[in-house]
Amino acid sequence: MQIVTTREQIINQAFQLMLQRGLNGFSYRDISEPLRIKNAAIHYHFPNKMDLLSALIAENHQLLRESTSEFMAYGGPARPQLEGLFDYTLNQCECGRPICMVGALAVDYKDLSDKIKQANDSFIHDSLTWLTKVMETGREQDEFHFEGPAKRKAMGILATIQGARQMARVDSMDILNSIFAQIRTDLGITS
Amino acid sequence: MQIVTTREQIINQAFQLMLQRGLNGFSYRDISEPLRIKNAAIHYHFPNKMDLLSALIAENHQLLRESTSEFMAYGGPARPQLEGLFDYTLNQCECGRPICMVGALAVDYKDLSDKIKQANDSFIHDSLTWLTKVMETGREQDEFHFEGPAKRKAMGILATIQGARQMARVDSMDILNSIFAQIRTDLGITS
DNA sequence: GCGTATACTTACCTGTAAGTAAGGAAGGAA
DNA sequence: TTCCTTCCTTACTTACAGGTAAGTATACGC
Repeated sequence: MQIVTTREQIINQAFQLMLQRGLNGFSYRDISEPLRIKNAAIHYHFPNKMDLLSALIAENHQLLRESTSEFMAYGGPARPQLEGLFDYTLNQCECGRPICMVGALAVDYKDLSDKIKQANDSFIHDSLTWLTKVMETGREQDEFHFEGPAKRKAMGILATIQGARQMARVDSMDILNSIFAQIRTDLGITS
Repeated sequence: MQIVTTREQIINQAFQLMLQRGLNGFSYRDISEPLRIKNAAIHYHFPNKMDLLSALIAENHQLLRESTSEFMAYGGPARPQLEGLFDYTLNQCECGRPICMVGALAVDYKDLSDKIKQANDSFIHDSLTWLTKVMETGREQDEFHFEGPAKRKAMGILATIQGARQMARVDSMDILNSIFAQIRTDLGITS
């Protein structure tokens, strides 16, 4: 049996809440009550909410790095990488995490500390770098067909997924599959 | 000199705040203070925050209808319609309204009243109907080139713009122009 | 002049948010 | 045993949110 520290439990709970309701959509109480601890216990581990947020962003970034580092290092076919991104997105939404971290932060972006902003920026940058490489590789290997710079195309796709997630929240999950299908079509993927 | 009622001023101020900070990002005080009125005055016109929100959504919807009704009725070239949407988006962002209404509501969607949800849904529906017609017309008239159903393509573009707006907020406005350029490229627009 | 509706203000209530100071239990090192 | 550190609780504070009840000034129909 693996012990789970209070700190880890706090992060897990907060992560879930963050991606369900956004930064201002949950309070310390929403974390402490289900964990049967007191609010002050959270303040012990994370003096203020920004410290907690920092940990959540780091957690999120870590998740990305783990699932993309191999491709970044060794390359390989691009198509499964893109499909992996689609699957990941669908999976997150199905697991009750309809909002992505970037989307959750975007609304309250202006009152975030510089440190947080920087962490968020570097997450976006890493995502973009990765997807740009996927697009480049895919075009070189004749898996994808598109015009224009790979980086710009990658940006477009990231934006599309971002927006699709938002629309899925207010509409239905089906919209995600439709939009992914259109991205494939636009890339000349027929199979 | 045109008189501006308190009610209108409240809506204007709230509309601005809503699209700057999202639903939970502003309080009655943020409205009442600059207008030199009391919070209770807002409650007089809008008994609770949901009533205010209703008015804001209606305002937003009205704006869309005004700028799209002509095309819906009489058709015409599709390209300027799409460019109009791009311009509108850029303009909103430049006017300090980086968040679109749908994006602002998406985060807190779960605790909105049914009436609000319905109003929001019908806004999305109207937008989608309009852009679908633009895409259909554009393809028929050989202005746009794309594969797949027009409605699906329209959904993709709306999602892309939605996401682009979010990313612009955390990154820079330049990203909007890049993403619009990519949408044009994907549609086979060269000029 | 006399009600009455409109458009507010004053004064207040309740709930809840983030955050803090002080203290206590449990364990390891000296 | 004593002391120190770690991890937490108890018991608060401060601030501000949305919301309400009662009173007031102004204008308008009668």
